[in-house]
Amino acid sequence: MAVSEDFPVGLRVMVVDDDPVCLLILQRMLHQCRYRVTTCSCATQAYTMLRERQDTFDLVISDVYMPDMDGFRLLELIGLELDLPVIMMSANGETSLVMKGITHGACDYLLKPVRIEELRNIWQHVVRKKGTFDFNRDNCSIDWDSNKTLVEVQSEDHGSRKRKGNIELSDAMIEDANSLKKARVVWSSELHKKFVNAVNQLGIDKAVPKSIMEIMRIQGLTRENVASHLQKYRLGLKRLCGIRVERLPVASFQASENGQCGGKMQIQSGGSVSASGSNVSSNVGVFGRSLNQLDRGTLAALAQLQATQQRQFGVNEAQQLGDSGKLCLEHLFAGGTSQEETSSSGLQRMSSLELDLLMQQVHQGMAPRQQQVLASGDLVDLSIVKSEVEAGGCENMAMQSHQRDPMPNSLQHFTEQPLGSHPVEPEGDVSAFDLSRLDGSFDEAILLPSPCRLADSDCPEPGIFTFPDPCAGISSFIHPSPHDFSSFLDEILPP
DNA sequence: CCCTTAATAT
DNA sequence: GATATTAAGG
Repeated sequence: MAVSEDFPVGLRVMVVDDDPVCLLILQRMLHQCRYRVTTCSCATQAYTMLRERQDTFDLVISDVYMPDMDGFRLLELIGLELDLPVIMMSANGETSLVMKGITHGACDYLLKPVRIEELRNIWQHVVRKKGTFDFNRDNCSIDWDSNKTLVEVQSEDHGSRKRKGNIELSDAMIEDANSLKKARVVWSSELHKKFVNAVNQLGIDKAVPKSIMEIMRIQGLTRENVASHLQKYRLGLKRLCGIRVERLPVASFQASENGQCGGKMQIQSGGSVSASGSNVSSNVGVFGRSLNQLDRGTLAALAQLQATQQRQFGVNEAQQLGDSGKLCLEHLFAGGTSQEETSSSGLQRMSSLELDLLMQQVHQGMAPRQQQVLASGDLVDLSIVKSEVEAGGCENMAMQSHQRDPMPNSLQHFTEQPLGSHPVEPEGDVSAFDLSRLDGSFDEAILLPSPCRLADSDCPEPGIFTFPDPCAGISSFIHPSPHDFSSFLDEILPP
């Protein structure tokens, strides 16, 4: 372990890491390499110090993740103002991160746990940068002691332990500590696939971390790992189906002002849906993915909806209007007010796209065109909806949906194909949207986000999207459960 | 105990 | 930004 005699001694290294244990380990290893070490657990202080005492450091080793300042930021600042070689260091070895380090000007990227071998040669970075290195000057250790309030400084081990024994001991400790560093799990699509398989095998209701872990049989994968991933997975599923965590309405039905029965909708390329039929006025349904694809009418309606939603209903004012053909609007307003009976799995079954504005017209027979908003959780008898509709309340119904964040990043790798890669071509009638069918007779229509559709072979009728049941018995436009929906996308989107 | 969720740390 | 860890509640 001894350093060869001609080894450059006295390189002045600043180590920055918020983790005191890492700091200690690094310090010891660097000492063994005969470097002079200054440690600092706080990036901003390190920066201050580096700047105030230019020419007293030769090299900086900085962690990437730090609470007060991103390691990359520090790297950037040093590159800007000082001319020091900087080595980045992180437990995360993802290529993108390493690349980021390099592109930001790091001269090296050490993967934690750092081995002492990797530290022996870091002096070369200094030589490379400066062209030369004067190992003999000795202006560095001055008044480090006075700085102790600022940084934790140890240029030598204190204490009375015998040096030799101590070094051996610390070597052992270092090895120990290093091996204890658990590598973080990288959820590759491969691994994720196994995860999903396990989940499917169990059924989403039964899929809990422990069982999933047991099925996956990946060595070293802990229950916590799975739990964490499951948490993310569920969150993604929810969002995929439009459940919002924030209180933003995501979709609405809207009745036309003067429409009459028989409106049809066509799905057009690019995911827009246009209404046609007799005397359709304004409503164009859009399966859009961004707000600006909504037409004016719905924007206005959404605004009104938002305005009225809070003051009109409290949490427990949901009403039940009938016995059959229930449509539970439990997620009418995603977020706070819905008293969602979340199953133990935490996954809610999606009901319809929000029928809020449609309901405004028909609910309780109140002045049909007056704004009336149902509370989240309301149960609405579809036959009432239908009769109201037929009575002239809101013949032409257009549907609009926007999703600001339809595909969370975390989901991208398994619903990999961008939905847009399957353009929806102009189709015939989308009878799923035909009000005449609001009679409980179909229970398979689902609404796909944006320009996404089934293969023709999967469409018994043009434009009708079907889904192998998870929602039988619900007569309405339905979403499958988020989980089913996800699997569904997996099926219909080519690999 | 184990599970979920949210918050926070790395 | 992704994953881990922690805290709290069921």
